[in-house]
Amino acid sequence: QGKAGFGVAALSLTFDSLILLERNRCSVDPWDTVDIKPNIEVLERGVPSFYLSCYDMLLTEEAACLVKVSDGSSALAVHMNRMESREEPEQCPVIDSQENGLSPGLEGQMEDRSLEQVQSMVVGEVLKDIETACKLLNITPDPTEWNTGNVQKWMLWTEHLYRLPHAGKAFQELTGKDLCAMSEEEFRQRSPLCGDTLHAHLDIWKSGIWYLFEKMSVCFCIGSEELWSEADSSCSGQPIHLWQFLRELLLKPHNYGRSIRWLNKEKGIFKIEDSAHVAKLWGLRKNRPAMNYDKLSRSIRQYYKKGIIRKPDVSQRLVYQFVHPV
DNA sequence: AATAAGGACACTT
DNA sequence: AAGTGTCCTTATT
Repeated sequence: QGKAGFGVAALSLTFDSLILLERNRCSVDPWDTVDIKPNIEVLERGVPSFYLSCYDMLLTEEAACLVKVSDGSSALAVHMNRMESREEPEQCPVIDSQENGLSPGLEGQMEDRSLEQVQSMVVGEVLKDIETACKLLNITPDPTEWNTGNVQKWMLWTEHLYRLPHAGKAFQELTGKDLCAMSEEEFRQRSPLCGDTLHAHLDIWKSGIWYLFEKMSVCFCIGSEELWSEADSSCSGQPIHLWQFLRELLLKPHNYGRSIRWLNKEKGIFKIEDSAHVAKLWGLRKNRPAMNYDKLSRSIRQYYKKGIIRKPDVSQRLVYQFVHPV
């Protein structure tokens, strides 16, 4: 019940936002004619082949655990729920999805499957636009990593695409992180004319990216160099280091908070809550199917003498500390 | 039983 | 040679 609730809230909100945006786009609203029934053809046309190959990957046995994890509540759903709580009162989506994962009824499963497919379709469209924009603007898809220049590029592109009055100046000094932290109200304060529209666009962008991060966390970096020229640290060609990978997971608590989380972000202290899962993810990333926590932790220990990671002053099991927190 | 620390050596880049 | 990945012994929780 709660699970389906999330999905419905997420979808209706997505459609609402998209319809709002499509109106401003002065074109025929394609969502009027969307068939809610699962439509593989549309799905395949809508989702770039790269993502589809990732879906395939996710269906392998190696990644079964990931599919299970993302089953209950997608990043999109969680995000949407955060934006505007609907029938469900404020609650922790992490706990919610865990509970839901335990005993899904048959109807619930069916409902989820089609919801999942429709959601994929919607997200596929969003991701297509994001990919185009990233290629065109030469920016990374993750808005939280945009510098002020990237933000301006995105602003200009969005204004141009949707024929909005020029408002980029009001957001001149902001980084992507700043922008992502801003509420709709704050957007409106800076741009009374189109702040709400810009906010909606950014929200959809973020939702798409978070969904992607969750779904493709394993293979996100595999083909991304070709897709997005200005890649972030984790996708810049160099083989990823364990400490970078751990940082990556820690940066996305909505996806991995159950497996690894900050105990004290300022001091760089983190705890591995699910050692087996983190090891699995690391193994998937490095293509080491036999990876386990014993080996992963051995690698972490190598960092002791290099001054990258250490044990915190009060040593606790599964708790480590970055020597140079960001 | 897990986790922690580190030695030793293999492997990949 | 760097950065693990693998395996192992020993100690601790």
